[in-house]
Amino acid sequence: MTVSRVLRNRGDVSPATRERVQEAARSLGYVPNKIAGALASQRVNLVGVVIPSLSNMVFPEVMTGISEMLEGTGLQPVVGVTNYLPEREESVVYEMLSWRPSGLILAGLEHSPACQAMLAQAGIPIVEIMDTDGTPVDSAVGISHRRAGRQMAKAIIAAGYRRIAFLGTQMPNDHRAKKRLEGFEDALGRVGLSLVDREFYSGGSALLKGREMTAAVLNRTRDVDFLYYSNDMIGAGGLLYCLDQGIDVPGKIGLAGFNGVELLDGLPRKLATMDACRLEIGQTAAEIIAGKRPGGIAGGEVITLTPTLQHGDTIRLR
Amino acid sequence: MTVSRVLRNRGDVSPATRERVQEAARSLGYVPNKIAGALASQRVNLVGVVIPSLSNMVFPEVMTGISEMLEGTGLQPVVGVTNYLPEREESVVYEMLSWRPSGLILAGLEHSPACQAMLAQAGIPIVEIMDTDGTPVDSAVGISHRRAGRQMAKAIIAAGYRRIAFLGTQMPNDHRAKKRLEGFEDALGRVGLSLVDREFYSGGSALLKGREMTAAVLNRTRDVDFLYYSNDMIGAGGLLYCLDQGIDVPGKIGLAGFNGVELLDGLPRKLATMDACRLEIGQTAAEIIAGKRPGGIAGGEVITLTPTLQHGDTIRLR
DNA sequence: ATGGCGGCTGTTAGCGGTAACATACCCGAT
DNA sequence: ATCGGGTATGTTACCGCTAACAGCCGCCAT
Repeated sequence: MTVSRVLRNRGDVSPATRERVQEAARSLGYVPNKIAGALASQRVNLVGVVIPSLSNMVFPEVMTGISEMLEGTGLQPVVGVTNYLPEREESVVYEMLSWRPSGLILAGLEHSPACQAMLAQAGIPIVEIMDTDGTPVDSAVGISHRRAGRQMAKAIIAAGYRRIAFLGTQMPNDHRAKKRLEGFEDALGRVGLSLVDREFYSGGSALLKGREMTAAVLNRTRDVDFLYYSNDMIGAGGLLYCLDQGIDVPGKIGLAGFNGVELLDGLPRKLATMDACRLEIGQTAAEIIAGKRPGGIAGGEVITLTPTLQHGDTIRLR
Repeated sequence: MTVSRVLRNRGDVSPATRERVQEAARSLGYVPNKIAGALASQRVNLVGVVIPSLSNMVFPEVMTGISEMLEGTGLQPVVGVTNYLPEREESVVYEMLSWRPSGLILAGLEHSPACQAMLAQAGIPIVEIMDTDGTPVDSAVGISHRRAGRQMAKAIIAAGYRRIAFLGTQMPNDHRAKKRLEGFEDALGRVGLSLVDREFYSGGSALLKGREMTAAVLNRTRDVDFLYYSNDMIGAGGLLYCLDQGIDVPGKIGLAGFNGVELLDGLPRKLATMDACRLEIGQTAAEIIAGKRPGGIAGGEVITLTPTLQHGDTIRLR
């Protein structure tokens, strides 16, 4: 017990004993067994984070927000990756819950029924992040992707563009990209417009795909004057392609992406985009899990952040 | 016991009982407690992966290789991030070991003495990845960064470039970048050359930094004819800058980066680089942990992969 | 002297599973 | 009827730690 107390810094131990214990632990290279500790104390200092992909640029930044906020709470994030596969998500969540973490953060509001059931049963704080267009199991922090799509559409229309095309990922399970497109088309519809073309891709280098898709659309459809990309990476590819081709951007053709990735700062021209509040989402989710939100430990809150539209240099001014 | 047997698929249980157990588990939303299971069985199906950063592009791909190979072994990767801080590494390793994983994969060969001691004591397979210029605790899989630097230098010299500058990260703990630079300078020295300039950065958008650093070097030093970047991202920034400025690449100035990130495929011109075998490193490390390497469970092997130099369009042909 | 209290250390009983062994049962061979 | 052997299920004793509580000691107030 004394050893346990020293190593956890809990309860009173005389300085002399404390020193002896620490010395012994050090010299033996003793590492306490957290499995036993967790079982005995019914406390696990782990927070599960379930995300679809690491190569998306978006999630590393969310992770940064989470780690940052968890720093000093004694809580540690543990990452699981689903590759946008619902069945993978189910097994990752099951695996995570079986370690009885202190909380779970997962991307998106769409889960299989079995997954929903597990989450609801888990008895720990659950925070669904990125998206707030839907009903969370417990808490949610994100932005409205429908609204983001609408807002971008309005800005594009206001700038006078009319023949608008969409270029995005062919991912049946990227619900957020889908919602942005829905919102976007909805706003177009309200002023009597509709997309003049659309192009989808999957896999490969996003930057290259952006070039290829842009070429395909411009060759296929006459007089396109705006290209709306589902993410900044393919948008950047499109921008490079247009510049290569000597196309007047944003005069003849306007471009916009989504996410506000840092990468774009280095491009020859700044792509219009919309910041998805990734850092803040991570921070807020972690705050909820750590129970340091002002409101106390109420749970079940939905926090909708407001992304800011960055006009950049690829939407003409009116 | 019967329940335990059903849920782990171990031992004989009659089909009828099995069905009843599964039905009950389902309807109760029962998720077994792995903590208790692990404590009792002394087996944990987790593999710790300790990496310096998620935003580096490199590590997500290593992770992909690991996950891929671990698929079907019942082992699950758990990621810890150190941000290139030795003290963070120490605490992440301590934390991981305290969960008694089946193995540990960690980037780099340089660790604090305390960390080395913990690893040596752990009694599980340890695989140090990325780098093989040094002595591993147990096994290692990677490339020789010194050799990579030398190889690139030779190619550059062979192409006739003579006034060569280096641009890289200001990271005291990025040992691999440092080794590449050492190898590079070594090869230059052997033919009587030395770097005419060097520029370091830290933080910020790598692409933008690449532009800025390139501008700084070109403005400061006369007649530079080659820029060697410590990674592809800043190299890409430099390439975009040179193209913007109308500089003849690779005629007047040659460029090269390191890593072979997919991103480069979409650039207007293909940057010379060197593939770091990231996927293969991840796969091989996972194989060692999973004990499926041909040689058996010997342990302590060092596997040095050979990166391939990709000339791209930014080193002139001779 | 007595009691109370604070500081320190020790004892006991689990936490929720699993390994190893024990038992019950059924069937066919003896 | 008895036994051997396989199949299906149950019992017991931990795994390594911690919560809760029990002691012990010295000190001070009464």
